[in-house]
Amino acid sequence: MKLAIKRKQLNEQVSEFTTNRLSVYLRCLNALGAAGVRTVSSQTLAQQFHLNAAQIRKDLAYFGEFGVRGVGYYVNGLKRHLRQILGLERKLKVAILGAGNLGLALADYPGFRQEGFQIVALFDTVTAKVGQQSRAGVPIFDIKDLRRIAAREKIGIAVIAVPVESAQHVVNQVVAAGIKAILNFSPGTLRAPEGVKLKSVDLTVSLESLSFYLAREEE
Amino acid sequence: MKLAIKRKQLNEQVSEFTTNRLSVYLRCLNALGAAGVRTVSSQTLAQQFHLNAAQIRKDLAYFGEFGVRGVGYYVNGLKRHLRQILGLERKLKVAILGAGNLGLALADYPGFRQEGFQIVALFDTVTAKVGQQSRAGVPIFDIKDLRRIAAREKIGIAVIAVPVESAQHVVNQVVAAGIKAILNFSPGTLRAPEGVKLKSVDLTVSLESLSFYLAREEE
DNA sequence: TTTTGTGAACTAGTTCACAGCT
DNA sequence: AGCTGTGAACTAGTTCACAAAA
Repeated sequence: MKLAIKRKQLNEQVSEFTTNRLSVYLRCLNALGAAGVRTVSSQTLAQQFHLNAAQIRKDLAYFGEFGVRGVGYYVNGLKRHLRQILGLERKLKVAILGAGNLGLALADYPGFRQEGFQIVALFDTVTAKVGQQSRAGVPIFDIKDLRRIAAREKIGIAVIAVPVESAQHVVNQVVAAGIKAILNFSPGTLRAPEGVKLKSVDLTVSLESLSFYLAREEE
Repeated sequence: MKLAIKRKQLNEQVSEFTTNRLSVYLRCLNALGAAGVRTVSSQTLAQQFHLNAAQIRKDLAYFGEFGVRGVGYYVNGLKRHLRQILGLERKLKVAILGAGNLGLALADYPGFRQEGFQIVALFDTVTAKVGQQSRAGVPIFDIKDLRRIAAREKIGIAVIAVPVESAQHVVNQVVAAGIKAILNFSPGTLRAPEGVKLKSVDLTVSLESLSFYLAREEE
Protein backbone atom coordinates (compact mmCIF):
# COMPACT_ATOMS: atom_id res chain seq x y z
CA MET A 1 0.00 0.00 0.00
CA LYS A 2 1.85 3.04 -1.26
CA LEU A 3 0.19 6.40 -1.30
CA ALA A 4 1.40 9.97 -0.91
CA ILE A 5 -0.61 10.04 2.30
CA LYS A 6 -2.35 6.92 3.40
CA ARG A 7 -5.14 6.97 5.91
CA LYS A 8 -5.52 3.57 7.44
CA GLN A 9 -9.14 4.26 8.12
CA LEU A 10 -10.76 7.50 7.22
CA ASN A 11 -12.60 7.81 10.47
CA GLU A 12 -9.71 6.79 12.68
CA GLN A 13 -8.69 9.60 15.00
CA VAL A 14 -4.98 10.38 15.14
CA SER A 15 -3.81 10.92 18.70
CA GLU A 16 -2.64 14.36 19.70
CA PHE A 17 0.46 12.71 21.15
CA THR A 18 1.33 11.57 17.64
CA THR A 19 0.72 14.91 15.91
CA ASN A 20 2.73 16.78 18.52
CA ARG A 21 5.62 14.43 17.90
CA LEU A 22 5.35 14.99 14.14
CA SER A 23 6.04 18.69 14.78
CA VAL A 24 9.07 17.77 16.82
CA TYR A 25 10.36 15.44 14.10
CA LEU A 26 9.91 18.16 11.49
CA ARG A 27 11.96 20.62 13.51
CA CYS A 28 14.68 18.04 13.91
CA LEU A 29 14.68 17.29 10.18
CA ASN A 30 15.02 20.99 9.42
CA ALA A 31 18.14 21.07 11.57
CA LEU A 32 19.52 17.90 9.98
CA GLY A 33 18.76 19.21 6.48
CA ALA A 34 20.52 22.49 7.24
CA ALA A 35 23.52 20.48 8.46
CA GLY A 36 23.64 18.69 5.11
CA VAL A 37 22.51 15.28 6.37
CA ARG A 38 20.76 13.28 3.62
CA THR A 39 19.26 10.28 5.41
CA VAL A 40 18.39 9.50 8.99
CA SER A 41 17.29 6.32 10.77
CA SER A 42 14.55 6.10 13.38
CA GLN A 43 17.27 5.03 15.78
CA THR A 44 19.26 8.24 15.27
CA LEU A 45 16.17 10.39 15.53
CA ALA A 46 15.14 8.62 18.73
CA GLN A 47 18.42 9.47 20.39
CA GLN A 48 17.92 13.22 19.86
CA PHE A 49 14.81 13.38 22.01
CA HIS A 50 14.53 10.63 24.61
CA LEU A 51 12.13 8.54 22.54
CA ASN A 52 11.75 4.98 21.37
CA ALA A 53 12.67 4.23 17.74
CA ALA A 54 9.60 2.04 17.22
CA GLN A 55 7.47 4.96 18.35
CA ILE A 56 8.87 7.15 15.61
CA ARG A 57 8.45 4.47 12.96
CA LYS A 58 4.84 3.90 14.01
CA ASP A 59 4.05 7.61 14.00
CA LEU A 60 5.40 7.97 10.48
CA ALA A 61 4.08 4.67 9.13
CA TYR A 62 0.63 5.77 10.13
CA PHE A 63 0.63 8.25 7.25
CA GLY A 64 2.55 6.29 4.63
CA GLU A 65 5.65 4.24 3.91
CA PHE A 66 8.18 7.03 3.93
CA GLY A 67 11.23 4.99 4.88
CA VAL A 68 13.61 2.77 2.94
CA ARG A 69 14.59 -0.48 4.61
CA GLY A 70 18.27 -0.74 5.26
CA VAL A 71 18.70 3.01 4.69
CA GLY A 72 16.31 5.01 6.85
CA TYR A 73 14.40 8.13 5.85
CA TYR A 74 15.47 10.70 3.27
CA VAL A 75 15.62 13.94 5.22
CA ASN A 76 14.25 16.19 2.50
CA GLY A 77 11.54 13.79 1.40
CA LEU A 78 10.32 13.22 4.92
CA LYS A 79 10.40 16.96 5.60
CA ARG A 80 8.09 17.53 2.64
CA HIS A 81 5.74 14.76 3.77
CA LEU A 82 5.53 16.09 7.32
CA ARG A 83 4.88 19.61 6.05
CA GLN A 84 2.05 18.26 3.94
CA ILE A 85 0.59 16.17 6.78
CA LEU A 86 0.72 19.11 9.17
CA GLY A 87 -0.85 21.39 6.57
CA LEU A 88 2.14 23.72 6.48
CA GLU A 89 2.60 24.03 2.73
CA ARG A 90 -0.02 26.81 2.55
CA LYS A 91 0.74 29.83 4.77
CA LEU A 92 -1.84 29.81 7.55
CA LYS A 93 -3.00 33.20 8.76
CA VAL A 94 -3.27 33.82 12.48
CA ALA A 95 -5.09 36.50 14.48
CA ILE A 96 -4.32 37.32 18.09
CA LEU A 97 -7.15 38.40 20.36
CA GLY A 98 -5.97 40.74 23.09
CA ALA A 99 -3.23 43.33 22.53
CA GLY A 100 -1.93 43.27 26.11
CA ASN A 101 1.61 42.29 27.11
CA LEU A 102 1.13 38.66 26.19
CA GLY A 103 -0.75 39.27 22.95
CA LEU A 104 1.85 41.73 21.71
CA ALA A 105 4.69 39.38 22.64
CA LEU A 106 3.03 36.49 20.82
CA ALA A 107 2.37 38.68 17.76
CA ASP A 108 6.11 39.28 17.38
CA TYR A 109 7.23 35.80 18.45
CA PRO A 110 9.69 34.66 15.79
CA GLY A 111 8.94 30.96 16.29
CA PHE A 112 5.48 31.39 14.78
CA ARG A 113 6.69 32.96 11.56
CA GLN A 114 9.41 30.35 11.21
CA GLU A 115 7.32 27.41 10.02
CA GLY A 116 5.04 29.40 7.76
CA PHE A 117 2.47 30.96 10.04
CA GLN A 118 1.59 34.54 9.32
CA ILE A 119 0.37 36.76 12.16
CA VAL A 120 -1.85 39.20 10.32
CA ALA A 121 -3.86 40.99 13.01
CA LEU A 122 -4.25 41.83 16.68
CA PHE A 123 -7.66 42.64 18.13
CA ASP A 124 -8.57 44.55 21.26
CA THR A 125 -11.51 46.44 22.73
CA VAL A 126 -9.45 49.33 24.10
CA THR A 127 -9.98 52.11 21.57
CA ALA A 128 -6.65 53.77 22.39
CA LYS A 129 -4.87 50.66 21.11
CA VAL A 130 -6.87 50.32 17.91
CA GLY A 131 -4.94 51.71 14.96
CA GLN A 132 -1.60 51.15 16.66
CA GLN A 133 0.62 48.20 15.85
CA SER A 134 3.06 45.82 17.52
CA ARG A 135 6.79 46.54 17.38
CA ALA A 136 7.16 44.20 14.44
CA GLY A 137 4.24 45.91 12.72
CA VAL A 138 1.19 43.70 13.30
CA PRO A 139 -1.80 46.11 13.16
CA ILE A 140 -4.30 46.30 16.02
CA PHE A 141 -7.99 46.31 15.06
CA ASP A 142 -11.19 46.77 17.00
CA ILE A 143 -12.64 43.43 17.96
CA LYS A 144 -15.94 44.63 16.48
CA ASP A 145 -14.32 44.21 13.08
CA LEU A 146 -13.21 40.64 13.73
CA ARG A 147 -15.83 38.99 11.56
CA ARG A 148 -15.19 41.25 8.59
CA ILE A 149 -11.40 41.05 8.76
CA ALA A 150 -11.38 37.30 9.45
CA ALA A 151 -13.38 36.74 6.28
CA ARG A 152 -11.36 39.18 4.19
CA GLU A 153 -7.98 37.85 5.35
CA LYS A 154 -9.11 34.21 5.52
CA ILE A 155 -7.83 33.82 9.06
CA GLY A 156 -7.40 30.16 9.99
CA ILE A 157 -6.33 30.30 13.62
CA ALA A 158 -7.22 32.57 16.54
CA VAL A 159 -4.98 32.95 19.58
CA ILE A 160 -6.75 33.99 22.79
CA ALA A 161 -4.61 36.28 24.95
CA VAL A 162 -7.28 38.18 26.87
CA PRO A 163 -7.99 38.12 30.64
CA VAL A 164 -10.02 35.19 32.01
CA GLU A 165 -13.15 37.29 32.50
CA SER A 166 -13.61 38.03 28.81
CA ALA A 167 -12.13 34.80 27.42
CA GLN A 168 -15.38 32.89 26.83
CA HIS A 169 -17.02 35.92 25.26
CA VAL A 170 -14.08 36.39 22.90
CA VAL A 171 -14.16 32.69 21.99
CA ASN A 172 -17.81 33.07 21.08
CA GLN A 173 -16.97 35.99 18.80
CA VAL A 174 -14.15 34.02 17.20
CA VAL A 175 -16.50 31.11 16.55
CA ALA A 176 -19.13 33.48 15.15
CA ALA A 177 -16.49 34.84 12.79
CA GLY A 178 -16.15 31.35 11.33
CA ILE A 179 -12.69 30.54 12.69
CA LYS A 180 -12.28 26.80 13.26
CA ALA A 181 -9.08 26.54 15.34
CA ILE A 182 -8.26 28.33 18.58
CA LEU A 183 -5.12 28.41 20.71
CA ASN A 184 -6.07 29.60 24.18
CA PHE A 185 -3.66 31.10 26.69
CA SER A 186 -6.21 32.18 29.25
CA PRO A 187 -6.60 30.00 32.32
CA GLY A 188 -9.81 28.10 33.02
CA THR A 189 -12.15 26.00 30.93
CA LEU A 190 -13.66 27.39 27.75
CA ARG A 191 -16.40 25.96 25.59
CA ALA A 192 -16.31 25.77 21.84
CA PRO A 193 -18.91 24.05 19.66
CA GLU A 194 -18.35 20.77 17.84
CA GLY A 195 -16.24 21.33 14.76
CA VAL A 196 -14.06 23.98 16.35
CA LYS A 197 -10.73 22.79 17.72
CA LEU A 198 -9.76 24.46 20.98
CA LYS A 199 -6.29 23.88 22.35
CA SER A 200 -5.27 25.42 25.66
CA VAL A 201 -1.89 26.31 27.06
CA ASP A 202 -2.34 26.94 30.75
CA LEU A 203 0.65 28.77 32.18
CA THR A 204 -0.56 28.56 35.77
CA VAL A 205 -1.06 24.81 35.57
CA SER A 206 2.46 24.45 34.18
CA LEU A 207 3.99 26.42 37.04
CA GLU A 208 1.94 24.59 39.65
CA SER A 209 3.07 21.26 38.30
CA LEU A 210 6.65 22.39 38.93
CA SER A 211 5.68 23.56 42.41
CA PHE A 212 4.25 20.10 43.07
CA TYR A 213 7.49 18.52 41.97
CA LEU A 214 9.52 20.73 44.30
CA ALA A 215 7.16 20.04 47.21
CA ARG A 216 7.59 16.28 46.75
CA GLU A 217 11.36 16.45 46.46
CA GLU A 218 11.67 18.27 49.75
CA GLU A 219 9.90 15.60 51.79
CA MET B 1 -6.29 5.13 56.80
CA LYS B 2 -6.58 8.82 57.56
CA LEU B 3 -3.63 11.12 57.17
CA ALA B 4 -3.22 14.78 56.31
CA ILE B 5 -1.51 13.59 53.16
CA LYS B 6 -1.29 9.91 52.50
CA ARG B 7 1.18 8.47 50.05
CA LYS B 8 0.08 5.05 48.98
CA GLN B 9 3.65 4.11 48.29
CA LEU B 10 6.47 6.52 48.81
CA ASN B 11 8.19 5.60 45.60
CA GLU B 12 5.08 5.61 43.48
CA GLN B 13 5.22 8.27 40.83
CA VAL B 14 2.16 10.49 40.48
CA SER B 15 1.20 11.02 36.87
CA GLU B 16 1.53 14.49 35.41
CA PHE B 17 -2.01 14.11 34.10
CA THR B 18 -3.16 13.89 37.70
CA THR B 19 -1.16 16.86 38.99
CA ASN B 20 -2.30 19.05 36.12
CA ARG B 21 -5.89 18.22 36.96
CA LEU B 22 -5.28 19.09 40.61
CA SER B 23 -4.40 22.64 39.50
CA VAL B 24 -7.59 22.81 37.51
CA TYR B 25 -9.64 21.58 40.48
CA LEU B 26 -8.03 24.17 42.71
CA ARG B 27 -8.92 26.97 40.36
CA CYS B 28 -12.49 25.75 40.21
CA LEU B 29 -12.68 25.54 44.00
CA ASN B 30 -11.42 29.11 44.27
CA ALA B 31 -14.29 30.21 42.07
CA LEU B 32 -16.82 28.13 44.01
CA GLY B 33 -15.49 29.42 47.33
CA ALA B 34 -15.74 33.02 46.12
CA ALA B 35 -19.33 32.31 45.10
CA GLY B 36 -20.09 31.17 48.64
CA VAL B 37 -20.53 27.47 47.84
CA ARG B 38 -19.69 25.30 50.88
CA THR B 39 -19.63 21.74 49.52
CA VAL B 40 -19.28 20.22 46.09
CA SER B 41 -19.67 16.68 44.76
CA SER B 42 -17.34 15.02 42.27
CA GLN B 43 -20.33 14.87 39.95
CA THR B 44 -20.79 18.65 40.02
CA LEU B 45 -17.08 19.27 39.55
CA ALA B 46 -16.98 16.85 36.64
CA GLN B 47 -19.66 18.77 34.78
CA GLN B 48 -17.60 22.00 34.84
CA PHE B 49 -14.76 20.58 32.78
CA HIS B 50 -15.73 17.65 30.55
CA LEU B 51 -14.37 15.04 32.95
CA ASN B 52 -15.50 11.83 34.58
CA ALA B 53 -16.53 12.00 38.24
CA ALA B 54 -14.63 8.82 39.13
CA GLN B 55 -11.51 10.41 37.68
CA ILE B 56 -11.80 13.32 40.08
CA ARG B 57 -12.46 11.06 43.06
CA LYS B 58 -9.44 8.91 42.17
CA ASP B 59 -7.19 11.92 41.74
CA LEU B 60 -8.15 13.26 45.15
CA ALA B 61 -8.29 9.92 46.93
CA TYR B 62 -4.72 9.33 45.88
CA PHE B 63 -3.60 11.93 48.42
CA GLY B 64 -6.07 11.30 51.23
CA GLU B 65 -9.70 10.83 52.12
CA PHE B 66 -10.85 14.40 51.67
CA GLY B 67 -14.50 13.70 50.93
CA VAL B 68 -17.52 12.94 53.08
CA ARG B 69 -19.83 10.22 51.84
CA GLY B 70 -23.30 11.45 51.19
CA VAL B 71 -22.11 15.06 51.23
CA GLY B 72 -19.19 15.59 48.86
CA TYR B 73 -16.11 17.73 49.48
CA TYR B 74 -15.95 20.81 51.69
CA VAL B 75 -14.79 23.54 49.32
CA ASN B 76 -12.52 25.34 51.78
CA GLY B 77 -11.03 22.19 53.24
CA LEU B 78 -10.26 20.73 49.84
CA LYS B 79 -8.80 24.03 48.69
CA ARG B 80 -6.38 23.94 51.62
CA HIS B 81 -5.43 20.34 50.92
CA LEU B 82 -4.79 21.00 47.24
CA ARG B 83 -2.70 24.05 48.07
CA GLN B 84 -0.63 21.92 50.40
CA ILE B 85 -0.25 19.07 47.90
CA LEU B 86 0.78 21.48 45.14
CA GLY B 87 3.23 23.20 47.48
CA LEU B 88 1.50 26.55 47.19
CA GLU B 89 1.31 27.47 50.87
CA ARG B 90 4.84 28.93 50.78
CA LYS B 91 5.34 31.69 48.17
CA LEU B 92 7.60 30.23 45.50
CA LYS B 93 10.04 32.65 43.89
CA VAL B 94 10.44 32.64 40.13
CA ALA B 95 13.15 34.05 37.87
CA ILE B 96 12.69 34.64 34.17
CA LEU B 97 15.65 34.16 31.86
CA GLY B 98 15.48 36.41 28.82
CA ALA B 99 14.07 39.95 28.97
CA GLY B 100 12.77 39.99 25.40
CA ASN B 101 9.14 40.46 24.43
CA LEU B 102 8.06 37.10 25.82
CA GLY B 103 10.14 37.28 29.00
CA LEU B 104 8.82 40.74 29.85
CA ALA B 105 5.24 39.69 29.15
CA LEU B 106 5.59 36.62 31.37
CA ALA B 107 7.18 38.70 34.13
CA ASP B 108 4.06 40.85 34.32
CA TYR B 109 1.56 38.05 33.67
CA PRO B 110 -1.07 38.39 36.41
CA GLY B 111 -1.95 34.66 36.39
CA PHE B 112 1.42 33.80 37.91
CA ARG B 113 1.05 36.14 40.87
CA GLN B 114 -2.48 34.97 41.49
CA GLU B 115 -1.79 31.59 43.08
CA GLY B 116 1.17 32.70 45.15
CA PHE B 117 4.09 32.75 42.76
CA GLN B 118 6.41 35.71 43.03
CA ILE B 119 8.37 36.83 39.97
CA VAL B 120 11.46 38.34 41.56
CA ALA B 121 13.95 38.78 38.73
CA LEU B 122 14.55 38.93 35.00
CA PHE B 123 17.95 38.03 33.54
CA ASP B 124 19.49 38.99 30.23
CA THR B 125 22.90 39.28 28.60
CA VAL B 126 22.19 42.57 26.83
CA THR B 127 23.91 45.17 29.01
CA ALA B 128 21.55 47.93 27.88
CA LYS B 129 18.66 46.04 29.51
CA VAL B 130 20.44 45.32 32.77
CA GLY B 131 19.37 47.76 35.47
CA GLN B 132 16.03 48.42 33.75
CA GLN B 133 12.81 46.79 34.87
CA SER B 134 9.55 45.44 33.46
CA ARG B 135 6.46 47.67 33.41
CA ALA B 136 5.23 46.08 36.61
CA GLY B 137 8.66 46.61 38.18
CA VAL B 138 10.50 43.30 37.96
CA PRO B 139 14.21 44.23 37.87
CA ILE B 140 16.49 43.00 35.08
CA PHE B 141 19.86 41.58 36.12
CA ASP B 142 22.91 40.43 34.24
CA ILE B 143 22.80 36.69 33.74
CA LYS B 144 26.34 36.56 35.13
CA ASP B 145 24.81 37.29 38.53
CA LEU B 146 22.29 34.47 38.30
CA ARG B 147 24.03 32.16 40.73
CA ARG B 148 24.48 34.84 43.37
CA ILE B 149 20.94 36.21 43.12
CA ALA B 150 19.35 32.76 42.91
CA ALA B 151 21.02 31.82 46.18
CA ARG B 152 20.27 35.13 47.90
CA GLU B 153 16.61 35.20 46.82
CA LYS B 154 16.11 31.44 47.14
CA ILE B 155 14.68 31.17 43.64
CA GLY B 156 12.73 27.94 43.18
CA ILE B 157 11.71 28.04 39.53
CA ALA B 158 13.38 29.36 36.39
CA VAL B 159 11.42 30.26 33.26
CA ILE B 160 13.37 30.05 30.00
CA ALA B 161 12.33 32.74 27.49
CA VAL B 162 15.48 33.09 25.42
CA PRO B 163 16.01 32.27 21.71
CA VAL B 164 16.60 28.62 20.77
CA GLU B 165 20.30 29.12 20.10
CA SER B 166 21.11 30.05 23.68
CA ALA B 167 18.47 27.95 25.45
CA GLN B 168 20.63 24.94 26.34
CA HIS B 169 23.43 27.18 27.56
CA VAL B 170 21.03 29.12 29.78
CA VAL B 171 19.58 25.88 31.15
CA ASN B 172 23.08 24.81 32.10
CA GLN B 173 23.61 28.07 33.96
CA VAL B 174 20.27 27.67 35.73
CA VAL B 175 21.20 24.17 36.80
CA ALA B 176 24.63 25.36 37.96
CA ALA B 177 22.85 28.00 40.06
CA GLY B 178 21.14 25.18 41.94
CA ILE B 179 17.61 25.73 40.60
CA LYS B 180 15.67 22.46 40.48
CA ALA B 181 12.60 23.30 38.38
CA ILE B 182 12.50 24.85 34.91
CA LEU B 183 9.63 25.96 32.71
CA ASN B 184 10.89 26.21 29.16
CA PHE B 185 9.24 28.26 26.40
CA SER B 186 11.95 27.83 23.79
CA PRO B 187 11.32 25.32 21.03
CA GLY B 188 13.41 22.19 20.68
CA THR B 189 14.71 19.59 23.06
CA LEU B 190 16.74 20.59 26.08
CA ARG B 191 18.70 18.43 28.47
CA ALA B 192 18.65 18.78 32.22
CA PRO B 193 20.37 16.43 34.67
CA GLU B 194 18.55 13.92 36.86
CA GLY B 195 16.94 15.68 39.80
CA VAL B 196 16.03 18.80 37.82
CA LYS B 197 12.47 18.93 36.53
CA LEU B 198 12.19 20.43 33.07
CA LYS B 199 8.75 21.19 31.68
CA SER B 200 8.38 22.58 28.19
CA VAL B 201 5.63 24.62 26.59
CA ASP B 202 6.20 24.55 22.87
CA LEU B 203 4.21 27.25 21.14
CA THR B 204 5.13 26.12 17.63
CA VAL B 205 4.03 22.56 18.32
CA SER B 206 0.71 23.88 19.64
CA LEU B 207 0.07 25.93 16.52
CA GLU B 208 1.10 23.10 14.21
CA SER B 209 -1.27 20.74 15.93
CA LEU B 210 -4.08 23.16 15.06
CA SER B 211 -2.80 23.38 11.50
CA PHE B 212 -2.94 19.58 11.31
CA TYR B 213 -6.53 19.65 12.50
CA LEU B 214 -7.50 22.20 9.86
CA ALA B 215 -5.72 20.24 7.13
CA ARG B 216 -7.67 17.08 8.03
CA GLU B 217 -11.02 18.84 8.20
CA GLU B 218 -10.62 20.19 4.69
CA GLU B 219 -10.15 16.81 3.04
C1' DT C 1 23.69 -6.30 6.75
C1' DT C 2 20.82 -2.66 8.02
C1' DT C 3 16.63 -0.68 9.04
C1' DT C 4 11.83 -0.35 8.12
C1' DG C 5 6.80 -1.54 9.16
C1' DT C 6 3.88 -3.88 12.18
C1' DG C 7 1.38 -7.58 15.05
C1' DA C 8 1.74 -8.93 19.77
C1' DA C 9 2.80 -7.85 24.52
C1' DC C 10 2.94 -4.61 27.76
C1' DT C 11 2.10 -0.34 30.49
C1' DA C 12 -0.45 3.64 31.75
C1' DG C 13 -4.66 6.12 32.11
C1' DT C 14 -9.72 6.17 32.33
C1' DT C 15 -14.31 4.63 33.32
C1' DC C 16 -17.53 1.42 35.41
C1' DA C 17 -19.94 -0.29 39.06
C1' DC C 18 -20.70 -1.12 43.61
C1' DA C 19 -19.65 -1.81 48.63
C1' DG C 20 -19.56 1.01 52.51
C1' DC C 21 -20.01 5.49 55.09
C1' DT C 22 -22.77 9.39 56.71
C1' DA D 1 -30.81 8.51 49.99
C1' DG D 2 -26.56 10.34 48.49
C1' DC D 3 -21.90 10.35 47.51
C1' DT D 4 -17.22 8.74 48.36
C1' DG D 5 -13.35 5.42 47.68
C1' DT D 6 -11.75 1.73 45.04
C1' DG D 7 -11.14 -3.00 42.72
C1' DA D 8 -12.17 -4.65 38.21
C1' DA D 9 -12.81 -3.84 33.34
C1' DC D 10 -11.67 -1.31 29.71
C1' DT D 11 -9.20 1.85 26.48
C1' DA D 12 -5.27 4.24 24.76
C1' DG D 13 -0.42 4.65 24.24
C1' DT D 14 4.19 2.58 24.16
C1' DT D 15 7.69 -0.85 23.51
C1' DC D 16 9.22 -5.35 21.92
C1' DA D 17 10.60 -8.38 18.58
C1' DC D 18 10.81 -10.06 14.14
C1' DA D 19 9.58 -10.85 9.17
C1' DA D 20 10.38 -8.52 4.97
C1' DA D 21 12.68 -5.28 1.93
C1' DA D 22 16.71 -2.79 0.04
